[in-house]
Amino acid sequence: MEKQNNEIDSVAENLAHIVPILKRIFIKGLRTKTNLSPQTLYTLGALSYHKKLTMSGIGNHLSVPKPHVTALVDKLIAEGLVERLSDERDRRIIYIQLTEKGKDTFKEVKRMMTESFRAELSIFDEDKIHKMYECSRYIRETLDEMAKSFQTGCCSGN
Amino acid sequence: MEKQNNEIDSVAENLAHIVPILKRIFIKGLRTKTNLSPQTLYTLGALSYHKKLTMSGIGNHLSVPKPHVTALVDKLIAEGLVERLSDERDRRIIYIQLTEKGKDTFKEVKRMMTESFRAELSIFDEDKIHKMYECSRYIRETLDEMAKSFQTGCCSGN
DNA sequence: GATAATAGTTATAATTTTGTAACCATTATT
DNA sequence: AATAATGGTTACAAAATTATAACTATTATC
Repeated sequence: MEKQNNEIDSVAENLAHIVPILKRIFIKGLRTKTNLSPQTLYTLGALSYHKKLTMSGIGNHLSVPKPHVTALVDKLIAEGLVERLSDERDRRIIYIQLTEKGKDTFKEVKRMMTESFRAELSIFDEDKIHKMYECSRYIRETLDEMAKSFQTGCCSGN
Repeated sequence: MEKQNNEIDSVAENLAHIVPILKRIFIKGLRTKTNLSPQTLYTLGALSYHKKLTMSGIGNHLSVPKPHVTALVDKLIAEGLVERLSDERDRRIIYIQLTEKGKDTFKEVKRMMTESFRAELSIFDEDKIHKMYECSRYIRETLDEMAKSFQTGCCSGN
């Protein structure tokens, strides 16, 4: 039990450690190449993964205050990248989903993101890359599983 | 070779996908509990790991424009968390390192960061936690290795 | 020794993100 | 039907981050 807690702490420390590195790799490289802010890019990513999200859902996924979600989505709609869908059953709810243009744009964003990363990672041998693939997938799946469970409780009015 | 490229792309996608989740887990929870901004916390983290960094070094690690590094460090010095050291050999260079108070503070920050994460992750069984530990460590080490190699080239004047 | 390059700072502005309060429309509760 | 709760928006302010240009001090180069 003690050992288990130590391992959890190490996981937390390792993951916290890589956040600024990942931000540098993926976000910074994009800033000059697109007129979308990091959060709008995350929004596209969340929509690409979940297909359809409510406004609150987006806020929860990205930990963004609800009023700001409106602004983000407004921006994306102005660019023609997402669209609103109303729920027949509950007319308060608004679903957001990617348009075709949005899907294409996100695909392109992903390509640009991957491009530089590929050069960096390809200095490693095949085994290492494969292990990185497995590890990153495992962490992604586990975090997604975790994320489903917890309500942020963040930012009042969210 | 094709397979390898596909795997690299997946790694990039997986890692990009977890960034907002990690930000939510580690950063958002801290905001109310400390008067330090995310970037100053990252700075403490980088200093805790590297022991000693130049101003430019900090900027490179966090992809922060050099002028802003000055502001971040000024803030940390005002809080008594870091100190400047001049290099005898080259008097242009200023090293930054944690003070004792800085070490203690960062330890406490890490504790707070871990606390909530522990509750989330502990719903999983021992094997899964152990695997998360191994995967996170592997990714951390690989990214650190990668990070050493690449110069950001980001932000003019950095 | 003059010139260029490097490390860091000052000053300033724009953009992005975060935080709050008040509000409308719709649905749920009583 | 009145009241409360939910989902979303509007309006506004504050904080954090990013971006530039111009500058000082020091070291490297020619």
